[in-house]
Amino acid sequence: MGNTDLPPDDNYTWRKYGQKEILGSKYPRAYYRCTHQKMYNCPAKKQVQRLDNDFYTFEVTYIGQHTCTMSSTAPSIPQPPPLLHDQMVMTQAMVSQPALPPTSSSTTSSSIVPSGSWLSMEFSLGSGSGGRGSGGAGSSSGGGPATGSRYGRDVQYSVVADMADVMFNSGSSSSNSMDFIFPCAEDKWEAPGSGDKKH
DNA sequence: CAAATTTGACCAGT
DNA sequence: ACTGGTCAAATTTG
Repeated sequence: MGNTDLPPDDNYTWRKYGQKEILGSKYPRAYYRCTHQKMYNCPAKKQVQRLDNDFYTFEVTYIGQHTCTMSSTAPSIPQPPPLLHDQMVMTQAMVSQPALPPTSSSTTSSSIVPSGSWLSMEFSLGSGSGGRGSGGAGSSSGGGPATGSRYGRDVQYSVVADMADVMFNSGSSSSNSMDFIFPCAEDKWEAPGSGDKKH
């Protein structure tokens, strides 16, 4: 079938630990967790759900951070357990092109690129404001939002810095790991001066 | 053989 | 009561 493979797994491997159908979505949602890191208490979790509107658009929701990024090896990391309400949730929408027909099999290969483009990503904090609707994928392309009943939330740009602060606030770590996770996100987060929004 | 994946059931929260 | 989420067991693949 299509390709259920995302470009680089972010840098970490994920082990699927469940799948459930979501009301309102035509496709089930897959729950992923760290493969080897769960053993270390890595709270990093990932959710993958394909939008019912765009079969090629994958909504990846990242919850928690990777604690295995550091030295790991030992779960003796100073990471308090209290983390059940104010977690960060970033959702990335990836769209792959439907191109990938049966045409031959290998050999063809012509695309080194991972047939996939990250359209937009939205991050939301537990106590912030939902973020959906950036001039990116939120508005579907060509099609109409149709069922867009969910997601319809406020469109407010929280403080990115805040997020980073919260993210690494309770720990030590530096504060650049985010770059590692979202290398090409800096630009997309804040619009270059222009209010998108609806007229 | 080990690891990863699958499906179902159970649990918790709303 | 329903939905959503997680865990557990069984199975499959490498």
